[in-house]
Amino acid sequence: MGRQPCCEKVGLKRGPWTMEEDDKLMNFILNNGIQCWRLVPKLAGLMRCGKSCRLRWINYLRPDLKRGAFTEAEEDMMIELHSQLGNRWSKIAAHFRGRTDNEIKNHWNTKIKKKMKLMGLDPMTHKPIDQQNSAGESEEINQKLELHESSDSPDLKGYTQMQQKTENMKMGSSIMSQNVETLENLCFDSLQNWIDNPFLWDSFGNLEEIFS
DNA sequence: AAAGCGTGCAACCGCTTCCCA
DNA sequence: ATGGGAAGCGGTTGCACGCTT
Repeated sequence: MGRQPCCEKVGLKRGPWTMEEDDKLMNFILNNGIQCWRLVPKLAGLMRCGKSCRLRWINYLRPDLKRGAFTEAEEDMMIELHSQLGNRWSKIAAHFRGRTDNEIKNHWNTKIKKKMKLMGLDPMTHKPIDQQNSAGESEEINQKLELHESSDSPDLKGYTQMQQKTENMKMGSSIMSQNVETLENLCFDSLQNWIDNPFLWDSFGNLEEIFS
């Protein structure tokens, strides 16, 4: 009954991956593809569990990863999708080719959440925080605005831009949804090769050279 | 210069879902 | 039909790094 255990838990390495490990995993997947994560570490000569290998590949090694800062358009899309899907990060990530669920989750928790709170919006419900609760926060925002009044702070610019977008969201703007759709199409088009055939590695240059 | 603090991100943990024997 | 392992997923943690005091 059942299957073999996923891995021998004893003697497994944990913590940050080394370049050598990355190289081994990358080369193995480049040469063999992914059939069964349980077998990957064993066959690739890694002292990691399959789960860890899967995570490393998905979040860091995949050649189709976009990396780099999120654009404003991506953030807009993220907010819109979160309002529809909630914390279903993998579902949200599916709309961003080249972005991982982990990346989106981290960005949401570290950046977007704060921005939304600053604007008096509940990041979970996307609705305005009620007057009572937000009174203190509004005061805090005003203080911050005063502080930045004479400066050319990018934070403030970002804030005012986001504030404008929030007004759009509050009004349930259908234009926003259309923008999201357009952006999705753009993202999809730019990585169409990967969507059609994720294992067409040739289009990513000499990866072995990079990792050697 | 260094201690303290905040931030961002990679990786882990544990739960759920799916699928196989 | 059922038990259990694999894969997927979201929440959480820990650490490195940069900034401030």
